[in-house]
Amino acid sequence: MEISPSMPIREPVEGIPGDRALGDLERLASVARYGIGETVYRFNDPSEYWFRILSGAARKSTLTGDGRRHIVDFILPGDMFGFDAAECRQFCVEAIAPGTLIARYPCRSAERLADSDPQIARIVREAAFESITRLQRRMVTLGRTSALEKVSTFLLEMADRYHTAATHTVLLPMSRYDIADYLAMAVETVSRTLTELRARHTIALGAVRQVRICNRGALEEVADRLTEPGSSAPRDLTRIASSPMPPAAKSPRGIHHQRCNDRWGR
Amino acid sequence: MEISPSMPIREPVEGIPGDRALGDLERLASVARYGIGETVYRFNDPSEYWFRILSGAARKSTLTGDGRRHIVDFILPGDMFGFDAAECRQFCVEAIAPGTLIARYPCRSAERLADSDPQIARIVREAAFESITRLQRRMVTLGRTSALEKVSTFLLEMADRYHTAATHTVLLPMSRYDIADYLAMAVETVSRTLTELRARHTIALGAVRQVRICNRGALEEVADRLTEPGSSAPRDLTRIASSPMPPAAKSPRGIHHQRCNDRWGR
DNA sequence: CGCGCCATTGACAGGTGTCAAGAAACGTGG
DNA sequence: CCACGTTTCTTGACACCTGTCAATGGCGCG
Repeated sequence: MEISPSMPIREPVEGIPGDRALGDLERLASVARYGIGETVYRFNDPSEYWFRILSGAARKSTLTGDGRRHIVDFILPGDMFGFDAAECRQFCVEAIAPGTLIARYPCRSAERLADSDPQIARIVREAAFESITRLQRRMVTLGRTSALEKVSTFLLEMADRYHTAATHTVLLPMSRYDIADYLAMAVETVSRTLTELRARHTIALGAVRQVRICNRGALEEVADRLTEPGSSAPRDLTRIASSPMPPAAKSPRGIHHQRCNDRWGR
Repeated sequence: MEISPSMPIREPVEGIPGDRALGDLERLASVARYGIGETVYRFNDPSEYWFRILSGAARKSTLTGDGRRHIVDFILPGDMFGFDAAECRQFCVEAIAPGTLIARYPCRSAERLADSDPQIARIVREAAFESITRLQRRMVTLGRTSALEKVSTFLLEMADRYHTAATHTVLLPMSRYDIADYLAMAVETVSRTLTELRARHTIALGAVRQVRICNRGALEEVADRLTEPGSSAPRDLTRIASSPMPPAAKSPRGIHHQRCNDRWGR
């Protein structure tokens, strides 16, 4: 029994909302609604389902031995999740927004369907690739050393994932604690950093979780780009990489050490 | 031409070494040998190939705007990589061991093959799932705050990935700088931490990159587990999670704040 | 209303990045 | 084989950032 015991609704599936057409895969789905904090699956549960979130939000997290929590991923509408190579769940997933809608696909049936329908197989494959892309980009975020970088990158990520170009305002579904555990820093530092960004007039805070991006340029400046791939100037990395460590303006010396292509063409 | 211009060898593919049977996929492959530092693909290259590393090692990295480097993944024998959802490469991959052998599969042909052969599709899908699993586990590593935790987790990861249970000695293919950029910390700290671990007799250093794990228990203690899923005691997370923040011995208060299932069953 | 949870702010110490210097390892060429 | 330059690795000193502890206010909810 891996689904929350209190899971109330089980809608007959016809016309699942969402931006991606899953074709026959939808007929395997059952949809459930989750309240805040309700568990979608637990650590060590058997990996028997794939999931897709239709509305709301969820967090995928783990607890370390000393009782600290780390959030591996925020799951937003349209995302597929639960692609685990292992037999058992390595993480647990809980809803963080009220009335979060999640579709569930039995692995085995879905696999069988994928075996018979290349179209399905392709959809699943691409969903998995998207997960990889998201995780890798997130990796870079976590790799940032300063709190300002992390939080700025996080805000940009949320803005992008919510396609909030129009109004420039994001309504964060997660608490400061969640953000802290997501960025691997203390809550207090998250709070302080947001205050700092507000003081700089880079962002404005309406309700506590309502962030308006006043100066996206400044935010990207701090976040150091790489958050969004398709931006204007892809930045010529080869130049930076191949030159023997250029001054690079006010480079904080930082984490980069070896030039990218040493011993090139040896 | 995204492959290194100096790529010397192109073996006729028959009987690619490696631990996984790729079936007909192998007929699409071309294998090349790379020297240290040679580029497999670059940032912004079109994503036209999938890859599989047969021997040696490689790093997948990115450069931030201020010239720092972050290594997203170390790629070891058996790993498939290059699964990008985007049209262009978000990262660059370079060999870090001499004579690294890498097989290359054209995406389009491979996709076509996967469409016609469910077996192939399944193999690719599972390889992608494995990437996800590895990335997620790595996420947790990066989420660690202390240098000791990070380095310990890293050493355990390398030991596991090299299946080095027998001799307890790992020969790291990467430099300290690579490790630093992988763990998002300064080289000096990596060095200091290794020295510290040696002082504790947790590890021993033969050659500089030759690490012998003297006290795996201590290493796991510091790394806080979660690095390897299938260890003896999976640690009952539910207990920790559902109780209202137990004292948890000498809990450093840390990153964990909210109990896992608040408002459970609402 | 009062109890949790969430969010913010302050004070402080410890850890880690930074700068600097030197030792060790490696490859190359004499 | 040795000399030499380059790269890698280590160690030290110091300042700053961020985690920790503590206290307060706001907010939702029973």
